[in-house]
Amino acid sequence: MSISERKERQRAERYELILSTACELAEAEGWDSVTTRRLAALIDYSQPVLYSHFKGKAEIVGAVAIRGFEELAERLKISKVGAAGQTNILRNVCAAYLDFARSRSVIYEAMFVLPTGLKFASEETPAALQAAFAELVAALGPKRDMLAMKAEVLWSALHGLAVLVQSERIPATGAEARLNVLVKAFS
Amino acid sequence: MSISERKERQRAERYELILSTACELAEAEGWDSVTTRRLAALIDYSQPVLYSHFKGKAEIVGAVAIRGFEELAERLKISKVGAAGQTNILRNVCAAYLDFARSRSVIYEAMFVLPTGLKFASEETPAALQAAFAELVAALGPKRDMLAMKAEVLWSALHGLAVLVQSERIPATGAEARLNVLVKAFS
DNA sequence: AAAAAATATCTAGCAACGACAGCTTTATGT
DNA sequence: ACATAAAGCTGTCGTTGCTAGATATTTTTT
Repeated sequence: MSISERKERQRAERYELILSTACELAEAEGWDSVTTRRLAALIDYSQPVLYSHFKGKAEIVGAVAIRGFEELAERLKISKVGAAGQTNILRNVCAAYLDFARSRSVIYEAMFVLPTGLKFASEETPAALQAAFAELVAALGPKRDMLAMKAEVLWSALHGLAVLVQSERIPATGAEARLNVLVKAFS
Repeated sequence: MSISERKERQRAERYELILSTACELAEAEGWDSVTTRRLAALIDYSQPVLYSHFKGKAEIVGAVAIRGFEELAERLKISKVGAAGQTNILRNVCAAYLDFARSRSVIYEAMFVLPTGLKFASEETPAALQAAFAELVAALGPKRDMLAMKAEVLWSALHGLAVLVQSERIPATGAEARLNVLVKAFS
């Protein structure tokens, strides 16, 4: 079974190559430029090969998004260490979320804006996604009533800020002050 | 000069026809289905005629968006009448915003999600857009410190809720409870 | 009233898109 | 060595946004 193992490994490598290339291209020129043709050319395979890995373009975006959820959950977790007091934890988590949205804006777009076909808040929700949401819930502290609801509204506010600043509907200046307002409102 | 007036009027009528048709088509099948060809066929003109009115597809979406801002500002204004107390005003305005996003989701998408080339928070920001934002600011009441910042965060939260519920990333149930959380956080 | 200029509109086409059917090459197991 | 199965490519379909060039219509000038 060593040969088929090798094949499978090579297939997995190509899968990764597709995702990383898609990511790089999107980062360089935006998701609109990530077409199946350009992607195929960049990985030195013909276009239909992509369809042997993914059902379509949306599924490629979705796969990138899942990687993004893993990284986001990780970053939120790390942001908590060394924070003194509940308010500080909340503040750090919010800052980490917004920083992720800013520094990985292309991946963020895949996760939360583009159509991916991913299921949220259900049985088949990817584990990474659930983990990221759990970090938000935990950041709100021990006050128990309506916890999930509060987390959803907090998440909405963070997402709104991220996406409205990104699309220049809210000016980039004043991010610090808005973070202060947000943390105060939720602590 | 009566003839040229008539011509100008007919041109304006066709402009309106394009916008209303685009709106109807988007409402029926989504913005992806609003292609220049289908739009042209529906108004019984050839495709290039659209380009004599608009620079491109994005500008058509932008024109629909501006109409949306007018309606949103109007709705927010109306929502205030008969509200007793500052908190009630805030609550009504938030509810009106979310209701607009829900009931006119296609127009909302044009206003806040799709690329339109509209300038926000600048000199050339459309009046309707400024008016809508002013309603949000007013809803926060007379407390003066960081008013614009607070309004931006409130708007972000509303937008986040609207868009995350719309894309089924937050469940539709519990809208009332989330509104409670939001209003409490900002009053 | 005829000729010239300007305006309005259409036909046809470009380059690029996502997706797929079917053929050809390559590798596998006997 | 040979049949078979898997993998990948060429070519194509139907669309997309957008535009150049041709044509018809109206307006202005002579």
